[in-house]
Amino acid sequence: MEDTKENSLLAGDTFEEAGKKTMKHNGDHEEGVHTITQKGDLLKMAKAKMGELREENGRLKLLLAQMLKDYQSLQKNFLYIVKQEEANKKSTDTIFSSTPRQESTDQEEPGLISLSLGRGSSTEPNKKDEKKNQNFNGGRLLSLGLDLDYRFDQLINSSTSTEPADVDEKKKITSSEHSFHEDQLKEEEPIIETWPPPSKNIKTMRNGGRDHEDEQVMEQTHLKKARVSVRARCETTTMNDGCQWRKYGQKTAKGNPCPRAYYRCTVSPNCPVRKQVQRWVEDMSILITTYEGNHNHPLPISATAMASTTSAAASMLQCRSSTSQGLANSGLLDTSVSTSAAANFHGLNFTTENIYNARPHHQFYFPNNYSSISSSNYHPTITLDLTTAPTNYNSSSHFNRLISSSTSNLNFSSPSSSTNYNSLDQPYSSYMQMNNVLAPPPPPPPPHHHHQSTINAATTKVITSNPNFQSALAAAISSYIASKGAADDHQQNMIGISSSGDNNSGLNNLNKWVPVQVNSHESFPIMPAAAVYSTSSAQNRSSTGCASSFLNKLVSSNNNSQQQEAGNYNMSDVPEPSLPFSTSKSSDSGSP
DNA sequence: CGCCTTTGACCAGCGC
DNA sequence: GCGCTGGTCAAAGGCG
Repeated sequence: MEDTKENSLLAGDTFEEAGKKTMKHNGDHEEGVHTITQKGDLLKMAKAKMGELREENGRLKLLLAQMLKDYQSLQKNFLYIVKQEEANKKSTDTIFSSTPRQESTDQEEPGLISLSLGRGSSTEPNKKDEKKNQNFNGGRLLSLGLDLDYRFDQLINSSTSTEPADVDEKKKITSSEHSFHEDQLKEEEPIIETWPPPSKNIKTMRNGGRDHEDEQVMEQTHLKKARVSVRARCETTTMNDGCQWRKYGQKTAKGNPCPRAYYRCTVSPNCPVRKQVQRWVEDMSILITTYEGNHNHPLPISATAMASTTSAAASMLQCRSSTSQGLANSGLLDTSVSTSAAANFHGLNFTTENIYNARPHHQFYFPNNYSSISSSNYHPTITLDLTTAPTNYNSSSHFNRLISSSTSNLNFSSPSSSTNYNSLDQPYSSYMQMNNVLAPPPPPPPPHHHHQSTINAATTKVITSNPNFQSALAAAISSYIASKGAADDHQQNMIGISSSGDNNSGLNNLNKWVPVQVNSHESFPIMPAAAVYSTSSAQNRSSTGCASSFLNKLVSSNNNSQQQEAGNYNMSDVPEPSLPFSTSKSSDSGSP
């Protein structure tokens, strides 16, 4: 464990240095190309710079590989610890099996919160809520529970098998280093969107009469129900997100004089993705675009960012359902408390709300009210609010920081790990660690301080244990950065990593993490996927839709020949990590 | 002719 | 059970 940490720090430091170098070269390169337009005789110099950049690219690839290795190592350790804790808990439960379970659940280790998701609940909901949440929470949690519990059941089963627990456990962890991820991918295959709609699926599937089939259907149902809503100021009827849509219906929703338009993706005839477009009743200039489903076909470059965001957000919603339920089950979180927890989530502002009725239920925090998660009973929705201009954004320092940050400092250890979370030199690690330690973060937290530390730790545990959440968060943040970057017309403030030609590369690269700083004192792990701003196959798609189509701005802002020549820090050659992230490609590739 | 939008009808879920 | 609502279907018509 310590060796791993040392490696992580080492990799992080090296990466930081490399990042600074890269920034230097990148800046020089920008300047050089700019000069080329005036003095052609500097072409050779620019080429030399490009060569340097390629060298740096290679070094960064190696560093990334090292970081990924560290990450996997840490993850294995984390799982091992979790397994041990779970085994301990089991033995305790056996001893006190005759006592009411409320206590044992309350005593549950924060790190195990996510593991009990969708399983037994200590806080028995009233029948109404139970019924109400049966479709959404119950089913979706079941799917998540299956997803998570499957893995941990593996561990648990191994510990209870006839073989010695440690031996079996280690065997499982090592031998299944890849199979673990394969298992997850298999588990996530049901995410593949299918059509006809869920209700019809249920109807047909239930004819089979098998319970586990029903569970699978419910799982699919709720995964399909996950939505991503984007609020943006837009004067046109729809936001141009790079995809082709066909309107198939329009309905005037109650409480909103503006009709809601229904679109489906027409890029592929079987594409299950649909979107709803509706003006916000409180501000008609704001367009609410709600996406549902994952594309099962290659996407135009201009559409990859949004697709990645929606895809990742869907995964995030899965995770979130686990999180909130787990917290609730553990007695750590109720609605009001979650609000405070959210407020304490290092300034991240997740607002759980019904996007149409605007009735908050739970809150998590994204920066600048940028994003929110809705937990309407039937449609878990994450909302990306692009109507509020972000603040405290320094694009130049941003890039430095994102390069200098280290994902190797992912901390899966217990909350007791001591860290200097005020350090800005390690923004990402400070971010993660800040959420790991039992102390409030630097920004003045909102009320409910007495719950914050516990919830903070619990939330962090869940987040760090489920990469889906991280991926979704990263996607959302990358979009945030993108929109801001486009607005500022700074090309350099984009993620300095792009994917090559493959239209699916954006989704491919969901597996690849790059630390990104959102503002001067926050940084996050982020994948190039959502922030993929590929330039190698730039499509100068005219933006026929809303001018505020930030994603297209983003893409177009990076579609310049300079970056093409520079070879863009193309990470597509980096050894494919087997990180357990839910990638759209993995799930989509199976579809015809 | 193909694709798209429009629009009324239909269906399923949910609340009372 | 009934009515409301959200979501979808499909026919009709428009447009390039």
